[in-house]
Amino acid sequence: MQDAKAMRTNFIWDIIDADLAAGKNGGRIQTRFPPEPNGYFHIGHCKAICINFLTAERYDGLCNLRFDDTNPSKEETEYVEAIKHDIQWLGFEWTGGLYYASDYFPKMYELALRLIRNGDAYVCDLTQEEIRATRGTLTEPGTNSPYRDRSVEENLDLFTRMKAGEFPDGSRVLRGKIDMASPNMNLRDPVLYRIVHTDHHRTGDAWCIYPMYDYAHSIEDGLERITHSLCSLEFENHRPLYDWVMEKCGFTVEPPRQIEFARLNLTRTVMSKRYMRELVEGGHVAGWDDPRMPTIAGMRRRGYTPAALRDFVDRVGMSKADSVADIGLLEHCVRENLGDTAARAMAVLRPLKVVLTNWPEGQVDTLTLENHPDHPEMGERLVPFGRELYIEREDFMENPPKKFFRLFPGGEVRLKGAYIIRCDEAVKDAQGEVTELRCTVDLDSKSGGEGAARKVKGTLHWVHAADAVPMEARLYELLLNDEPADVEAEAEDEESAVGAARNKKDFISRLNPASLEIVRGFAEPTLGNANPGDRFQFLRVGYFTMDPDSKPGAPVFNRTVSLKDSWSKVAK
RNA sequence: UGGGGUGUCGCCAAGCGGCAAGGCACGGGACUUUGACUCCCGCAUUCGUAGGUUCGAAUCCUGCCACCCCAGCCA
Repeated sequence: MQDAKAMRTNFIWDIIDADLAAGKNGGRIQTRFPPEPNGYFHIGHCKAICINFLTAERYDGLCNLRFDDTNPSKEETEYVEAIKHDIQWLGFEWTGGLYYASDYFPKMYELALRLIRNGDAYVCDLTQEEIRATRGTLTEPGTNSPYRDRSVEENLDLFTRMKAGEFPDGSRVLRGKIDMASPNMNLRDPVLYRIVHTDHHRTGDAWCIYPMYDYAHSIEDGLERITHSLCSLEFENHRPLYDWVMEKCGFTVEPPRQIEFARLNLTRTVMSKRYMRELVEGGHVAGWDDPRMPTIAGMRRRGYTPAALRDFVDRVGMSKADSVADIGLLEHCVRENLGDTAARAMAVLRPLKVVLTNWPEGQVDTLTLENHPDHPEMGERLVPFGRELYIEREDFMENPPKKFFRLFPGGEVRLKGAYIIRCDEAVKDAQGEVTELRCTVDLDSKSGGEGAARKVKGTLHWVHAADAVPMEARLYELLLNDEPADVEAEAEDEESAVGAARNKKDFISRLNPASLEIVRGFAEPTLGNANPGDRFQFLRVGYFTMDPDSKPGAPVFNRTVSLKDSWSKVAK
């Protein structure tokens, strides 16, 4: 796939190069990808996965996979498994090892005791509301907690009893003793530990106090000897606290360097958990792996490839500027990758019968077609050809506009890999609907034959009717119609009922009612032997992958992405 | 209004004092037994803005403007 060492550099790698040049860490590089197992991954996670794993590869270093499971009320084993699967599917290995923050709980507890003994942390009895009220505001300093100056002995006693389960949830917390007047809110005596009497998916009821992110993350990085801790922009304000914990916990010899980068955003794609959950639970999609979902699972089922996703992340680039990548770039990457790797095949989505009046009744020829025009090594396949065929309904027009290269009364087209045919008559039903085309074949024009040199403007895909495989094709389009007219709505407080309702209404009104169209067509016989997950380019139609919903003899194909279509622009 | 960040073509993004890379999108053309692919050509006298320093600035300095993040016992 990608060669991390050959990739163009970015600001993060420039920093690492400088660190290396300065002789830091003895030339050792170690990163970590630290997800909280609280949901399914989406395309946005790909960026963080790529930068961490590729950085390790680039510098012959290691990358750890670490589940940051410090909040038992949100995490589940199901997500741990899904995340591991997604990372491996993308082609990465946690060369540095697999870790869980929860495995460090004993160590974190010991370090908390150390902070208390050193006078760097204290047990605070203020309620959540009181802590909030005394934290100050963006422009006013906070005020010290009345419990701030408790003795080490009292703190030790109280913290020990917190761990022992003597106090109810929310009654006390352990706080770092830093500076209630700091302009950085994170430094106003941040909570380090809270009491939560909830079973943890890995440690069960062994603990009832759990460390907070800022405290835990530093220790995790410190213990694993991470050299560069890469995270997203919103943690910039946390860096001073990250460094503070690192120092107070004794990770003072070349502590990890935290570097922040901008998250990946995509046009016409919303990736918040609340939004995705609403789509699933509201029945707007079939599930977390619905091919329209921005989840890795959805994209996988849609037929997107790991190579395409990684190429996309690479092309989007790495910077600190808030940005929104164009969904068109993702589709381009998918087309480019599939164009090179997917076997070609023919399938007709909306069939129109064609009868070749001068082709002998009952005669079936076997034609040989290439599986890929640029890769002869992908071989050839045999395709039957006979008197009755199906072509795409939209490839025929009774009264065509100029520049229409397809079939029309009196017009000629080549059938891909077969013969040139002329349309003699369009048979209609009582409603005037065209039901069948009667055509004549130019028997001298067979592909590969002597008369094949004759040129006609258009070439159509087709399927021999007698042994066509009936199939269901699911045609997907973007879930959202356009960008939000009111950007403010996106910034609405997710926690407030009003904000949530407004957002819900907002994105539901943006849902594209045509995001899924199911059509029943016919595929060439070869496709009857396909397996779920196989990817093809249906000539002139698009890239498709066989869905797991397929049954023997009744394949279902998901359209991964359409082919670029410059004709539709001309036609308009 | 405090602090931390970011502003280079429609969308991303290089650039780090010497005279604006590249990709996507878009427009034009060639080729084509996929109106696909491929291939040519075009696409910022200008770098949020106003000044300043300099022979010379997107790159240095100053002011201003815009946007993002921070007042969870979430991560």
